[in-house]
Amino acid sequence: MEDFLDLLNPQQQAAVAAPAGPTLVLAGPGSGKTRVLTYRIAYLIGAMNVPAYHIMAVTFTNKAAKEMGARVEKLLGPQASGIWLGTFHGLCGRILRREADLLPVDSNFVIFDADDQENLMKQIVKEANLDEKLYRPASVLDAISAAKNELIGPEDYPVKNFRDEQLRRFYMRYQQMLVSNNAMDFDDMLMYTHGILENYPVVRDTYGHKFEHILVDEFQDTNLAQYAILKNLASLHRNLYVVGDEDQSIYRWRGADYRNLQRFTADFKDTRTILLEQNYRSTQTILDGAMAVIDRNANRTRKKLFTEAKAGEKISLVVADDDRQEAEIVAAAVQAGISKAKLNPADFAIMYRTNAQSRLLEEAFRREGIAYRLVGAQRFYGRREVRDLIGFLRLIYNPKDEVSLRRVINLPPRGIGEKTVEKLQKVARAREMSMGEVLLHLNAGDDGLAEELGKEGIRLGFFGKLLADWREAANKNTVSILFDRVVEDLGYQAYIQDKSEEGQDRWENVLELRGVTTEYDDTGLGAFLEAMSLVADQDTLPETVDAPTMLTLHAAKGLEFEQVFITGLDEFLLPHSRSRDDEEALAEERRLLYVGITRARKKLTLTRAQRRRSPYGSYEATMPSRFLDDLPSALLSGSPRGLPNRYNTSRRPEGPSRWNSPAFMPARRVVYEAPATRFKPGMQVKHPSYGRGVVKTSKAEHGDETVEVYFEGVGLKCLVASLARLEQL
DNA sequence: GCATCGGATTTTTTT
DNA sequence: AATCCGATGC
Repeated sequence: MEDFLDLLNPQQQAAVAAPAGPTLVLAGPGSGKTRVLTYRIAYLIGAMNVPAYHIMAVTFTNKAAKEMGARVEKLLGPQASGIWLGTFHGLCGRILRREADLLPVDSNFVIFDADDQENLMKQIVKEANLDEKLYRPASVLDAISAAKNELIGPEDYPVKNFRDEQLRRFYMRYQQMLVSNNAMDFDDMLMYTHGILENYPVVRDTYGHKFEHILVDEFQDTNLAQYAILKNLASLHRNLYVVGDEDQSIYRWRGADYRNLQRFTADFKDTRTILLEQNYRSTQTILDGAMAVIDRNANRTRKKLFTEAKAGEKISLVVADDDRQEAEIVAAAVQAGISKAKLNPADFAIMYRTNAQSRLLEEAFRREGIAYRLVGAQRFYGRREVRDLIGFLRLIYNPKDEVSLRRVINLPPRGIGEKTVEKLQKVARAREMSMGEVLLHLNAGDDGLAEELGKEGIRLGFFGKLLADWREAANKNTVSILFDRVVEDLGYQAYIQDKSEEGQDRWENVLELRGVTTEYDDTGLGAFLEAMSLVADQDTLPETVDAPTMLTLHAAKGLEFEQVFITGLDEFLLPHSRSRDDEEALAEERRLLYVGITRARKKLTLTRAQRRRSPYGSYEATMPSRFLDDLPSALLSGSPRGLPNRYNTSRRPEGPSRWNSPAFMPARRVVYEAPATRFKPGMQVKHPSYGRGVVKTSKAEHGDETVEVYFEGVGLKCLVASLARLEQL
């Protein structure tokens, strides 16, 4: 069982086989951190005979959790099942559903995401008759979130001025509203969990006993609430095993506090600290570049990253005339890498500071005929039609959810406008019920409701009937059957598909969502909704597609690629203008770049543009990022030869760049060649909602593939390969 | 109640 | 440039 230790270096071995007790593993990028964590779990179960269900492992993303689960299972087989493995929010959700008796909401509470929160807060601000400009819902919510992350409740919200007082009131009202909606937000999940552990010693002891060993990944990105939860859970066994790297802390704005590392060693005086410095990922050149950038940050333990790999290629620096050209250069370079250097498309990643930057890149890749994967950015779950349908399902599951009710009650338009909703709300408030409950009672023919609602009552009654029927259907059927029923009853297809060509896309999205529902047929509506709230787009990327990845620097954490492009190395973009006046924020921008650089295995390219379209209007001249100053020129190549290295001299943009000098002008394709298609005529395929079929034609278009398929019992359908989950049989 | 038009308004990262 | 909000007209 212990043979696998042989595969590790001495530090890693020490980390994996560390004795019980508080342990801190400081792991530089690429030092085999995930490996250490998975082996540690395997070691505990396999060598120390700790039952899997006595172990809790917390990761930062669902994707990381999934990966870790898969790896552990590979090492241990069925012995591994029963581990509590997931994100903080996922695990807290699990505890909260179990202990819902202790909460002000019942066990089928729903989780409000940013969009729901904003809708609710808008209502609250409006209700208070205050200027929405002065109290922007998003910023009010930011303040509340910050408080929650520090475990500050509405009663304790510090008031120093009038605005604070107002914020405190909003906070109180917001919490009340959440409870009456039978809902909570992300931060509440942590706060409530902490509250339960803190106030109910019995519960704390139950979980404290259960979790003999607690392992935490990305510890530098935990916030105070999360740390407090961990401390409670580990109070009995004290086997808290945390892995982190202060240099990779990039979520301060979300309440993450890398000082938790210091708190940890202060709270657990006997902590054993293990340092992992050897890097197994990148070339020495890339590591040197990364260290040059990060060493400028104060208040950190300086680490010396080293590798046994060669120096490798230099870091390329590309200066484009404008942002459009920047995108084109990247696309062309990727194309060259694929066709000339014969690299796999999936070996490339293109990173940027803000999601908005992806657009030009996408366009350039399309023009170049390269398929790509885009991480995050409202790709799927942010779509209107997807959100709407989830809104219906949420209302069915939890009729008290008034945010969802307001969203869907008039979809498609059925004559229930603002006035009618207001009336419904008034009646509901008078009876101390939620609007959804009133609708259900109305349908059941309860007391004077129909009279009270008057003529509006008829239309509301229709909707109440729909809702009641759906609820009944939900009790008897699987999620996918319920989904079909709702879509059918609404005439949803006709509603979204009739008009434009966009309608087709939107319908595709509905079918896609329908496909997802089938995955929850065994677990039920509640599990489906919870997953919809907690599983971000990033976690659902199909790994199988062999295509370059576009993603934000934040989303890049924990990943690695052969070749990495980091775009937009302009002042005000990276570092972002919003962090300009704040030392701490600036340091975090630096860490962000550090994270990006250290994702690269073989080759790193940094790009910037001398002119860039501002988020608002026209083009503006840019200045090179200050971080470029810190890269020793010995590590660089490809900066415009014959031009002074402007990064070390002047900050002002000057003259047109020489990006198209042969030195670093990537070979550009002159003739468009249709890329090979994945699906061929005659091929047997399977689709999540259409079932089995045979490919009729397939052609490459705009870097994607359009497939025509005859489906059994369905007929001919035209699908976009990257969107439709077509599988070859 | 609903659709449309025009003017105003956008501040980054995400569990 | 794109979305949101409010006013207008039906």
